[in-house]
Parts: sequence; C-alpha cells; structure tokens
Amino acid sequence: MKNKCCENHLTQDKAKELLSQNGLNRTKTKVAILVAVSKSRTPLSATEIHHQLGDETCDISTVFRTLVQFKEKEIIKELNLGEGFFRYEIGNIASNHHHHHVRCRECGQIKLIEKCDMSVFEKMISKLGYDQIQHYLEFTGVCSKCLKKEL
Amino acid sequence: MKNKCCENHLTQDKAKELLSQNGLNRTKTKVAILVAVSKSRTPLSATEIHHQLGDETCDISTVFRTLVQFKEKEIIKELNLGEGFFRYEIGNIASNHHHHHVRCRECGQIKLIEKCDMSVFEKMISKLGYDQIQHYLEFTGVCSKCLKKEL
DNA sequence: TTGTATGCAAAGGCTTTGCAGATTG
DNA sequence: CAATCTGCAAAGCCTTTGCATACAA
Repeated sequence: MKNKCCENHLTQDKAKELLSQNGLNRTKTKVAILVAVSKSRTPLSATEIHHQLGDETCDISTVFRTLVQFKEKEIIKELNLGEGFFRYEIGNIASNHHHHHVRCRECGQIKLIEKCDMSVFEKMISKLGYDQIQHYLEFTGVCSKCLKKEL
Repeated sequence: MKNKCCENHLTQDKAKELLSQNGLNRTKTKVAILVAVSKSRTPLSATEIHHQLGDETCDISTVFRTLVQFKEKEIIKELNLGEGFFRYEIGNIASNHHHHHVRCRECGQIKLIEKCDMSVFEKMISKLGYDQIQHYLEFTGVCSKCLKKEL
C-alpha cells in the first residue's frame, strides 16, 4: 500500500512517551487524539478527530485546545488543503518525511505525494530578503473514479 | 515596481465589457467589485473588498454572492494563503500570468512570485489517474523588515 | 497542592441562505 | 415582463474564550 499518509500508527504507549518528551500531561484525551491522528490514512479535520474519539470522547473545544498545543510542539502539522478549514497530520517528530497531497475536487479523497524539490523557489524567495521560508504546496484534480462517473 | 499582483487595473468600461462577455448583469456593485479587485496590489479578502467599495457600498452578503459568480466564470481566482479565510485576485481572463505568493508570517505582507514549473509534479499526479490537475503553491517566511524588528 | 485540563456555554469571524423588494435587460 | 440582483436578518460552520470544576504531577 502506497497511499497512506504515514506509517506511524502510534500505540497508546508511544503516544504517552511522545507527550512526556514534550512536557505535556498524559491525559486520556491527548493520548486519544494523538492515536487517532496517527492512525488516519489521511489528514483529519478537528471535527473528524472529534468524531473518531468514540469512547474517549471530549468536547470539540478540547480538541482545538489540544491541537494548538500539539502544533506548538510540532507534534502535529496543520494543513490547508483549500477547503476552508484545517486538517492535521502527525508532524516530523513521529513521521519523518516531508510530503504533499492531492485532493480530488469531486469526491474529496486525499492522496499522498512523496517527492518535493522546492529549492529553486526557495532560493528566489530568500533573495527577496525572506528568512525561515516554508512552502505550502497542494494539488487538486479529478480522480479516476470520479472521471468515470462523469461520463 | 515589481511587486504588484497584476497590471490589469480595470477601468469601469473594461469591467463592464468583461461582465457582458461573461453573461453577467452590469450592476454598479459588480463593476465596483471588479475594479476594486483589479486595482489592488495584493489579493483581497471579501471583507477588504467590502471596505474598499466606498460610495458604491453594498451588503457583505452581496460581495460573497458576487464573488461566487466571478469564480464560476473564472473572472477571479480564490486564494487560500493559510490565514483562515480566502483572498481573491483577478483571474487569468484579465491578467494572464500564473503566479504564486509569499506571505510574511509576522506582518502579513504579501508579495508575488512569478516563476512556476510544476510539470514534474503534475506528470507524477496524472500517472496516479488524476485529470484536470491544479496546484496550489504558496510560501510564507519572515520578511526583511520583520527580521530587523526581531533583533 | 499547584498547575494544567476539561466541559459547558457563549461568542467571534467568515460565509451562506431565505425572503421580499428593487433593478436589469 | 421575466430574470436577476440586492439588503436585511438569520443561521451555519469552524474556531476561540471565560469560567468553574476536575484531574495530573
């Protein structure tokens, strides 16, 4: 299987370890959110994370507050796939490869794109005087399934 | 001056022409919005467009409704610079070059990036079965002004 | 015990929608 | 006249915040 967003399915124990390493309390909620995000094959929105919590459920505000902390520690990465809300995936700490996504504009399915060489662009931008450059590159298209439906 | 987002400052008349060409009514509001977006050196949010309308002012809901129509006709392009809301700029019809942006994460200033060669990525994605591929590439960094402030 | 986390309720920002009246072609 | 557009008010969605209570270290 190629199209998983990361192979780091964190176990409860690994999640707890990661929390401790980052000076965060090992609460049921934090562990559950971390496991949910790490298990997902595609990046999840806050609402989707909330839905996935099942038994360990908590208020949506707690999800957002937790995501803020995880972002600060770079445990997770916030993505913007042009949908009008953010998605989250495990950050470089747990999963170590930089990558991008393709989202189907018809069905919303999200796949992973591995390769990335933005060095040409980044050099150009640093010549403009910028530092700490980050790029945000995502693709949309119409996937093969949806192409067939359209016929 | 290099860092304008487009050189197509539409006059009232050109704006009216563009509307007719696209089968849209030539209302005061539509013309005003089109002129405002075309005059701006940086992409504008709906709220910013609304603020710029001055005498020709209208309800913010009308701005959004108009933007939807302009998007459908590809008169304008909707951008997502990771701010949590959308920005709009004149589309390929009026302004004819494809480009990207750098946004300073400190001061929010937005500049234009001209060059773009995503063909390598797009080939890869079309091999995955996608069609009608579009990419969304934007940069953030810390601009030279803000770098100085941080010292 | 001290600081952090949480639930609940409320609010804020951006965007959409319903409806009735006004405007356009 | 028919179709489209508009203002107003309300609501929807995503996200944040205040406060009092509960939990972790």
